[in-house]
Amino acid sequence: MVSELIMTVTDRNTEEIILEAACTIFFQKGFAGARMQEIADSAGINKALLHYYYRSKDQLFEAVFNRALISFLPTIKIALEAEMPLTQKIAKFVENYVDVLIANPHIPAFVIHELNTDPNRVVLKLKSHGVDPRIILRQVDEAIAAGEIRAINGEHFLINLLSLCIFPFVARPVAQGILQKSNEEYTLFLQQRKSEILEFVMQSIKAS
Amino acid sequence: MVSELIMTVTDRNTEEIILEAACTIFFQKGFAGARMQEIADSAGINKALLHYYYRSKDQLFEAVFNRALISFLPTIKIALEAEMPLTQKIAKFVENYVDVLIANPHIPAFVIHELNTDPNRVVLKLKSHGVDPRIILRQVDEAIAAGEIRAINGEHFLINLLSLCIFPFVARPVAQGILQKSNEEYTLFLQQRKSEILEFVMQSIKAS
DNA sequence: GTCTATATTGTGATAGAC
DNA sequence: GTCTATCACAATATAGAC
Repeated sequence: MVSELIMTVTDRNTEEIILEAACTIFFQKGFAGARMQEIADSAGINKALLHYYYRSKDQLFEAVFNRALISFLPTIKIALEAEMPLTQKIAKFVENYVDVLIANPHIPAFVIHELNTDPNRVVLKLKSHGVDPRIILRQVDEAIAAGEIRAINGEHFLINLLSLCIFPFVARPVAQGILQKSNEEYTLFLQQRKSEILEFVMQSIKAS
Repeated sequence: MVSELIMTVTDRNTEEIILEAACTIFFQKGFAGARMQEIADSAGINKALLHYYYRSKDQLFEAVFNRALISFLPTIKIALEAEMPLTQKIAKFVENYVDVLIANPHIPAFVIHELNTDPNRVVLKLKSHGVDPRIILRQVDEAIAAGEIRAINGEHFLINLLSLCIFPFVARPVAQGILQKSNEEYTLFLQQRKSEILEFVMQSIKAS
């Protein structure tokens, strides 16, 4: 029984090591560009073990994709559903979300690319995780009615907010090239965006 | 000589048909996900002909990537370098750029993904096409100095502008899912963005 | 559980007839 | 220029020893 326990622990570790290596490779190269050999090398183990634990490339990818979503959805969910005034909620969302993006800079481009190439691969797991955008849309309308902010279109505003937060990460090579920044300079630039986005957004919605 | 002329014309047509089919497939699936067989099928010809005209998958991809850049850079260049006041230039840029995006909705995600996976593949052809972002950055600073707009960070402003224009195309599946829109509804939504972005941006920079 | 060796299929590329 | 047939290799997946 002791040996069973030890083996189980060992299993978990290897399984986790593989998954992390798979994340690194899949996030960077996507499903089609990733190679099982490369993942095995990155995990410091053998190709056959990948199949032992995850059966096929498809199933390994599925696990990676799930982890990618799980890294982000809770943050979004918490920020969107919190009980606070709209402007405060926006501030909290931008701050938390950009922090998560800095911690996981490759995930957005990965998810977006996989959804673009094969929209059927993951049949919108957003809903299954219970993120409901209507909450924030309703709150925007309420804030307009209460005169807290000027009249805007809630849907466009929501997409604007997401665009400002996510795009600089998704299009990092392009943006970095345009601004002619080094890696360090661009990382700093991303840090600054939390306050810059907030100022930009607040200015654009404040009641006149 | 007549036959030579005719053959030349025929060549050009086949070459062009292949390139267009290759664009369709590469834009959607990326370099790693695209299959030469699929491109041949899409072009209604044979796999061998692809190699006859473009030698290798790499070279065919190169041609596709070039076409993708050429579709966009002139519009950006013209808009950025035009001789007009900043606010007017911004308006023109948003309008023209979103129109080009609507006409070529898959290109941004394609370019971004390829630059993300292999930053070396195309060694920043932006510069080779002569797009210089410093023009607009300088103009922003001048407008601030002249009191036309409130004090903002030019670099963040430029990235904000690009984010608002491009992101809804790059992340279409995600955004469409969040807003729960049909294809027709989302296409309409993209059309509306021209005025929405402008209003949003102008409000955020206008002198107080 | 982990490895080596191998089977099997997929895919880019070429040869050669027409 | 265009096709069919085929090569050569890459990549996923499995078999079987330890």
